[in-house]
Amino acid sequence: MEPVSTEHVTAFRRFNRYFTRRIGVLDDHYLGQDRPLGEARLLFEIGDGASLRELRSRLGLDAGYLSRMAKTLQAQGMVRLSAHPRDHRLRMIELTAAGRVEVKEQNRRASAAAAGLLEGLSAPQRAELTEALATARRLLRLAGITVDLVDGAAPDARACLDGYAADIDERFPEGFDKSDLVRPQEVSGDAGAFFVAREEGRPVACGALRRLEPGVGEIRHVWVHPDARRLGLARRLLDALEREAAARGFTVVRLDTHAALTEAQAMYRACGYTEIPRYDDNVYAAHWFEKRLSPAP
Amino acid sequence: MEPVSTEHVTAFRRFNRYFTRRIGVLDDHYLGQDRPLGEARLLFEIGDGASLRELRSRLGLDAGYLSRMAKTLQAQGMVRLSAHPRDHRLRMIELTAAGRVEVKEQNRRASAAAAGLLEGLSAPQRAELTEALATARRLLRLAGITVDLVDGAAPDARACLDGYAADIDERFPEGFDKSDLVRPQEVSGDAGAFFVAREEGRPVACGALRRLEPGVGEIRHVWVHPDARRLGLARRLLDALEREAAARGFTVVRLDTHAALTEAQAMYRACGYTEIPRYDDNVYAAHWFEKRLSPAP
DNA sequence: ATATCTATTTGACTTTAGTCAAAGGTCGCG
DNA sequence: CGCGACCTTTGACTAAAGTCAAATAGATAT
Repeated sequence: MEPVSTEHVTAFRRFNRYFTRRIGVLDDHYLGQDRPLGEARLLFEIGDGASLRELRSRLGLDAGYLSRMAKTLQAQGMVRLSAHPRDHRLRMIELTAAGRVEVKEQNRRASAAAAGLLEGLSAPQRAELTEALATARRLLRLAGITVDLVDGAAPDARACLDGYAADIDERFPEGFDKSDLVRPQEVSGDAGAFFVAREEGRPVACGALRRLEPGVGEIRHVWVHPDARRLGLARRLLDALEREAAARGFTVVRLDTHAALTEAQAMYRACGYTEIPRYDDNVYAAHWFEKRLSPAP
Repeated sequence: MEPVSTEHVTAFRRFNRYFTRRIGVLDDHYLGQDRPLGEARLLFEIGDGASLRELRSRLGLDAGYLSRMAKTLQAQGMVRLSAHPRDHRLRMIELTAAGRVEVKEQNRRASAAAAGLLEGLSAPQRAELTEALATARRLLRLAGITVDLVDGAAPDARACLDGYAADIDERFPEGFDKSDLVRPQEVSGDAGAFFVAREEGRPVACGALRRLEPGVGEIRHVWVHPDARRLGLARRLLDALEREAAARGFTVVRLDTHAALTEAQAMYRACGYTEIPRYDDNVYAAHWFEKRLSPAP
């Protein structure tokens, strides 16, 4: 990938400094005025309940430290602690009514502060800011997402395929049967490839490549988690799959799509795929596409 | 001013949370790995030397706390402390060679981290991100700038007029004589008005209004500090001045500009001003403008 | 059933961050 | 010259944040 120009690094760091100094501090300030910041953050992070283990990794805290904070909050009547129904090693933590009130109040304050800040802008400027922030967030998220080749049987691969199956089962009028997914061995090792995209460690998208016939690969199960859509992830997966296909000596890749997935069809067209006649007997497919690859360098 | 919609508040807070959690922490992390964060920040803030007093107000630290940190850094050979040449109450602090090396190293690390993050994006995406961040920063700065009516003799007003005079003295081929500035009493109380824009407490722009003849006001000395240009501040000042003029019952405001200030002329035209014949004997003026005001509500 | 791993709790710390007040120079002004 | 304002230093604290290791109890694999 091309090197990052210092101009972009400088601009990014300038924003970073400005934002954390001027805005970022705000949140902590409002959060921390009633109790130690650590406790306030913890309270805030609980949401609709979580395990201590989860919070520990989310907030990056020491186990002992967290245990003590949870105890303090419990003593203050802010949270309820209980054992996990199935795994008695885990402790579940959830907000009590009083805890929810406090979180709500914190939210109210932070929102009021944000509104106070935005008040200095005209309506069109606010809209411009909102859009710029949305763009920045989208790109920053995208920048942090990694796309890796994994074994088709890896847990993250299975998690994605489960998400995919559940997703399209809902979208296809005729439903979708999980047994129609690719088998792990079809997309592992020499037979094919499976890519998983991860955001902060969590799998959020996938795509599979398998050998269809000599020189021809097939792309399947390109899926993006609902929370990670509209970031341009599908294109990035497609790109990874095509590179992999070219590296494996395929000169052509094909894929099919369901009639209901019109956005997907538009994306394939935009990525250089052209519609071809039916090449398989996939009962879900209504459109078939093909793309000729330039050979790997 | 119109109320801030919850949509904008939500979007802003979403970004805020995401950014501070994911990116903002980065800088502190890299800063704080060799020494306590407070010390590291202090070291960073010294730059090309400063007084303890200045650092204290910039970083919002307790005097005793700062004094101790400075002593620690001195003991480590990172800074040199000395008395202010003229005011022996102040202590000056500056980096030693070792201190400069450390600051440089911290900068290198933070830049490397930023570059690593941006690496996940394509070149056009990086450009898009840079632009979105620049837009966001511009608008956030603007949102934090207040415009207030002050007495023409107030220190902030004088500071702005000094900046204005120095600025145009450099830009006008014939120079500029400070005695041609408005006198404080012309723009105070019933006689006129003086507005100062402040960013984080510091005056960054100004504009004056004085009575020219019955029903006619004159706008003078609209100036924006070089660091605060391209934010749309001049328009905001003009707006404040016009409102004030309307509130005082003026139906028309006039102003003149120097031939060299072509951007200003363009702005006045864009804000509804039309060029008129010479109305005064200002030796610096080459263009005269006028705007009819709608009466105050 | 045994060993191994995992999640949490507890005790015993340390470091960092920050506050408050008293005290000692230094400056500017009347 | 004397007074008040200003900046800094020092002593004496406190609270928050975080670390480390041992102990405990439940889950999992063999």
